Amino acid sequence: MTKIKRDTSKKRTAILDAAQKAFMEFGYENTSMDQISELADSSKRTVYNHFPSKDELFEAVLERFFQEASELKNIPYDKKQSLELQLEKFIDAKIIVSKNQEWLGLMRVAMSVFILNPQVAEEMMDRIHKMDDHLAKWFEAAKKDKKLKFSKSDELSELFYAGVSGLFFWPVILGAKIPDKKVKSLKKTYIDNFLKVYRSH
Amino acid sequence: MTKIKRDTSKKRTAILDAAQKAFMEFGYENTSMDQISELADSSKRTVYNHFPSKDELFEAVLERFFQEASELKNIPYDKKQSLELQLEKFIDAKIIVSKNQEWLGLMRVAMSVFILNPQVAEEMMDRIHKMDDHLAKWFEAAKKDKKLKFSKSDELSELFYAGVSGLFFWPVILGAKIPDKKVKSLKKTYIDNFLKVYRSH
DNA sequence: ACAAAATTACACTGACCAGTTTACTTTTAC
DNA sequence: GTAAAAGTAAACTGGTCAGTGTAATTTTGT
Repeated sequence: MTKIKRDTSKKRTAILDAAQKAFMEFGYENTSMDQISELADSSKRTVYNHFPSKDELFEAVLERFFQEASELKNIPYDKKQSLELQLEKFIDAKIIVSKNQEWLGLMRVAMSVFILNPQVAEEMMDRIHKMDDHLAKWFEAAKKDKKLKFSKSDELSELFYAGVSGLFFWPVILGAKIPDKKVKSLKKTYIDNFLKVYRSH
Repeated sequence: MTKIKRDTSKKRTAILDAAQKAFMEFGYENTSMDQISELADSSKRTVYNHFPSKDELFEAVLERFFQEASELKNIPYDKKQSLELQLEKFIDAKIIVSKNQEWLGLMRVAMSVFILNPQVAEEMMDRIHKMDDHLAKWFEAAKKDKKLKFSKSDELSELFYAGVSGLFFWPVILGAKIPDKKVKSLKKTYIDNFLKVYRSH
């Protein structure tokens, strides 16, 4: 009498993909479950069999998205590489959204929802801030290597990322198109300034 | 046969106030014109006589909001005051939202809408970026006064504000509560670092 | 005082949408 | 091969809401 379970991951994935695409294009409020089911080549009932509500479907989409998004972020400290180059990698990881229209679209929707629902934001933000941990660890390693001097590494990574977000993430989320040339020059200035303050001599 | 115009500014203001309050509390999508008219002690028809659509009412609310918000921002260069103190004033002007629940609420709604409607954002952002102009002018004055050295003032103000936004504006918009103590210490660190790079010796 | 202007009450249109119900068909693990 | 699991189609419920039409009432500038 035990329930025989069959593999339903295909439809589930199709629904998640469709939902992601729809939310990305129309935002949360302006996407209907009918649209999603049609996009997923499934019936609305099946969507509801997989996800009990629009809300939970949305969260599942974000879950998967941030899961993927947080995989690229760990840049280990490398004695042999210049600090400049390694810091640039952190910045590049953070601004990768601006290169990927799909990520950008979903990140926009996520942010617009988070802003209005701080409690939803908090859960997801923990995920994002793990990036800061990686950077903090990188700073500690650079300190041990006597390349940087500072007192608190978590404060430092907050400071570093705040500038990066303000320069590259939020403007892009708000629709700015920053030419590659400008990105490059801003990155350089930013990293140079940072090292002017924290590099040990 | 000329139309006699009567003063309708009172109702108009009541409607704008009510709309602002409602949008602030519930967001754009979750506020109905019926709610607004009730809050404004008026009929829905009157709301529509003043504003042709929910959309335009929302824009009118933002218009007024950013008008008020941009009045406090011009901090003229003062030879007699320390650079630190003056830069702190720019930061304070930018983070004033975190002190005012009303501003914070509306700023949140505004940002969540802007993120999903880049074209709306663009119009409003021009307004906000006038702040950057003030700062750029302040930098120019400090340069003339031989207190700072740098090449491009607009790039510099962008850099300066990016950090400030990333540190104080966006986290608060996303629901972070930064203790006064931390604000103070981050401000100091940020300004000190900045001056370490750009102060002339 | 009075006429035009502004406002009101309220019913109404037309559209959208989250989630459910039911009766049915297709798929698949054994 | 088959029985249960998964999926489908389509109508339906109950609700919301932007925006309109209208006839009546209130306000106000002169």
